[in-house]
Amino acid sequence: MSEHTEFLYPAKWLSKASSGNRVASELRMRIIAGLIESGTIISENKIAADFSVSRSPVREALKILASENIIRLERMGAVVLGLTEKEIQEIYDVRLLIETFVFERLAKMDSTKLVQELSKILEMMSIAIKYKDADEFSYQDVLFHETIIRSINHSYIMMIWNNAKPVMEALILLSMRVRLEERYEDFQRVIDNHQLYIEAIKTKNRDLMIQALHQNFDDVQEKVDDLWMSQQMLSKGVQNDD
Amino acid sequence: MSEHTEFLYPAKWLSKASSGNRVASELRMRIIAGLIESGTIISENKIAADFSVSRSPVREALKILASENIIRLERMGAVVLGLTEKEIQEIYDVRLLIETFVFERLAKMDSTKLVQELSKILEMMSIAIKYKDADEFSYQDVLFHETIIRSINHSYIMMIWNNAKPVMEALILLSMRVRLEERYEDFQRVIDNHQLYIEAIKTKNRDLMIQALHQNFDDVQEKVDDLWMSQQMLSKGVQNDD
DNA sequence: GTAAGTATACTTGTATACAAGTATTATAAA
DNA sequence: TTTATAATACTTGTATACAAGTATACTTAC
Repeated sequence: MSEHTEFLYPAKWLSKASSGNRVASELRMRIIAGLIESGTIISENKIAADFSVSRSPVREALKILASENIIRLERMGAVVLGLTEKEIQEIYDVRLLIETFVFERLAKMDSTKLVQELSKILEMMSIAIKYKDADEFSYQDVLFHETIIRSINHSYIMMIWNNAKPVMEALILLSMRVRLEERYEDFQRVIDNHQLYIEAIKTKNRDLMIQALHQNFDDVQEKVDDLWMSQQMLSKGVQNDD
Repeated sequence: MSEHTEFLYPAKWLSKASSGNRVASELRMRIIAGLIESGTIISENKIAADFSVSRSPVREALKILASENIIRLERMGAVVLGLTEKEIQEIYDVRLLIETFVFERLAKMDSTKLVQELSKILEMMSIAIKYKDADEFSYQDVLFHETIIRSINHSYIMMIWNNAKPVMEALILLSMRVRLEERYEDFQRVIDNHQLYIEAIKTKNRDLMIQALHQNFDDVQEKVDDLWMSQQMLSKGVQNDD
């Protein structure tokens, strides 16, 4: 319909990405942000025209989104599923499942190097806040959790993460952008929570780990609430702030 | 090199599959069976020639296998990774993770319908044994677990299953074929174990669930041992039994 | 107005074509 | 013999072409 001159997904993150991944990333953002409504039927040709690419990368993109349960491929066209509140809850079920498993493994390992790496990322996050860079903050936030998960060197846990990551990234990105505008003070709490993560890993304190996890999930719950705001804002169109 | 006239993956299971899925299924079997050794570099063109299809479905297949961590896509060609014992253990970590989660959910649900469905599948498995049909038995075995997982209606748990399923299916298939020849008596124990699953679900007995899980995993451990036998047999070529 | 049947436009799946880049191999120079 | 350079063959990523099938809309008969 209307021309999409603006892209929701940060162009910086796509420097080396293939055309298919670009389309997938942007399409994912538009679907999760509600710009493309649930139930919409999209076809390879339509998307290809939208993004001025051929069907080949679009096919690739749709396969990716289908594996993330964001769309459902059908005989004729693909149905946009989007994310209901149920699915968002489910994503965090999976995160809880994974991170609990990872923590158990971590407790049996030397985590010195990991702690240092996480500290670095946390400082990056602080700087991102300082310069009000929501995208950079989101990037580091996702990287923080990915770094923890990657550290146990478990290919199948990593596989699960890789499948869930893009959707989580999109959720966090949208949420952080809204927060930066409206609830700037939240960021310090996010930082504190991540510091708790590091402490838990450093001391191998299982109770602290669980505390950090739950605190993060409570926080995440708010992110979700924010998300719906951002969805409303983005999909209904924001003339000005009422 | 030599012509591949025989296919490892059951043709029946591919009735409605696309060319890409056919290639992925067969390639997966050959890699896991060790017919294609770890470290081998495969290219889209080579595979396309092997299977007498164009690069389009092959690309699709390689993407699938890469998402399953069976191959690693690189700039020039893809590296066959195969499955080490570590990865096989990791797959069952994930199964344990998922099935434990599912059981927790199941305990809060009415499982009457599920139990009936599982009983049907179990009878199918018995019949498959009776007629010494390893492929059918494997199919029902995988279906049994999928049915349990599907019953809680959790799209992200299902996503994890969908990603791990093909590799597990291949493992089970190869293992059962060997067992049918060499350790026929094992099948009754598998049946008994699955009966335990059903009982645990029916009675919502958490201890029984855990017992069934572990019994199944112990059993699975043997499957894995068998697999290495089958790998040896298949890849080195079987002249006769020494 | 309604039903049946046909034509048309659109869909995916697969094959092929082309472009840009990379590794290898052969050639030539020292 | 070794090193540098150039030619060649092969790789992926993307665009396009073609085929088979499906839904829609139109036409025609009643």
